Amino acid sequence: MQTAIATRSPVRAVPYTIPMSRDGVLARPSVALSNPSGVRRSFARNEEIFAEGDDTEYFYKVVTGTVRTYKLLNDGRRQIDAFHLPGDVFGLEPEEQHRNSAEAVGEVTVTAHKRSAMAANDAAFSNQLLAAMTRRLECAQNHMLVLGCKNAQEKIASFLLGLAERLSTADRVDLPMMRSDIADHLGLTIETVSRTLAELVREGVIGLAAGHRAVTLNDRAALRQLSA
Amino acid sequence: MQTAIATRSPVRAVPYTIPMSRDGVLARPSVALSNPSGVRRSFARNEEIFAEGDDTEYFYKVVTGTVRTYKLLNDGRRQIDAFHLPGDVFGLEPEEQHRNSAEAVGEVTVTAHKRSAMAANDAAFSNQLLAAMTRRLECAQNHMLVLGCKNAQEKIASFLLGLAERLSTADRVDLPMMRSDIADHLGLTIETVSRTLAELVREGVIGLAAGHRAVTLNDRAALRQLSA
DNA sequence: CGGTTGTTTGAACTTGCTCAAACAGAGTGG
DNA sequence: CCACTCTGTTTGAGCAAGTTCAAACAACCG
Repeated sequence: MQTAIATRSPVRAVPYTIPMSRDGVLARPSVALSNPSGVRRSFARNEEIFAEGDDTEYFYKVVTGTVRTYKLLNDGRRQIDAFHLPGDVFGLEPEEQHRNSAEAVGEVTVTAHKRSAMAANDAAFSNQLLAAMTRRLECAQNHMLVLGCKNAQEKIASFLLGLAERLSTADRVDLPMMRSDIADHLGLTIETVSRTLAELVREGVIGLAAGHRAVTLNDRAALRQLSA
Repeated sequence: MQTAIATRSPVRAVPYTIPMSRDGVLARPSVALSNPSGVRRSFARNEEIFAEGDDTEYFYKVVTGTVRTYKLLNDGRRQIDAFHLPGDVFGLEPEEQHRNSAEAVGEVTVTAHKRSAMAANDAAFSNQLLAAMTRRLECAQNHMLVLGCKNAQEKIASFLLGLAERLSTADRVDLPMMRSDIADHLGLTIETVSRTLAELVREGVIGLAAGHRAVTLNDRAALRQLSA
């Protein structure tokens, strides 16, 4: 049904352990990190940042590049649950182990933040945690709607619109990921992704350029129509 | 692609508003409610408990029956993101408005808990909130894997196993929901659900009884195998 | 008993998948 | 600089899984 990339460890049940709030200090709005600096780290294209089951000792904020988080089935089928763009926080979970794996899509730099270092000024942290969880859950719920209800064209259209919105780069989207990433995110095959993009080009709704890694949104209204 | 049930309000962007932790009181383990009683309410089959966009004034805990939470596309296609069984908390979100709708699958009784009443003893509440979010996110991530990667048989097999595990009723599962609910949960049609169940019966892995609303798991190992 | 609702079953069809091959760009080494 | 390889993308043809449409069936209920 999907690209088999690699066979990895099976999914385990993860016990709950939730860090408790202790103090009354209010956190800043939502996405800002309480320690905004963190340790800067770089990852090469396709390099693993963490794997499912790894300790949640660190969480990360994307500085440049794109990160994919995903789960695997035993036979290697992969579901990419999200792409994380600059500014996005990922890997911040209340449990002791990561439930996803994370990899650099291209060259990536992130800031790594030690979770235990946060345990002190706790209320601020637990609010960050809650904000991160909320954001992830919102994405997940929207994406279930895409995966469960939409056809190939609708999936691609929503994907492009979503990406364009997050990158907010006028009407040109430089896709940081390859076709197989898009396919594994949308529950399609690379061929269908390719064909559907070609179809949208034929209809004049989008254009492809730069070795097919850049999309121009010629007609957002039409795309929004198609994304329904 | 899926059963069109009704056309409802489109999805809005929801601003963040996150209740803050204030106190150092530790909450009980995870799922227990700080106010365990709440107000008991009953809902008739298919009755709406809350709709997408409603204020998150109340959240709920299932006492008896089953609740479905779902999102709709403009044309009525529906994605049921979860079924909530006795003991499960649903509708507990940090935002001001619900992002899902909730309906009673059959006769349902719940306890309703006013969110604002919780704001006082806050740390306990925010931990509950976090636990609820964590639980929901875990489900959502697992379900994305199902929706994005698995075929009909694998979907049905995982669904039955998951339900059996949560109900922990020996090897018999009484399905509280109808085929169209299962279909809209798994991204299939009612016909495919029906055919796939029939196929599993033919293979001897499960049995159907009680007007096709009860499933006996004759061979869990085989089912687990098929759930890939 | 007849009507309604939910489920099953069949047959035809369609979407997206599989398999295969061609193509294009980026490196690499002679 | 060209030939060669490697990786990623496109394209085509055939196929299969799942959908659609339609009809029959079963249980329930007034």
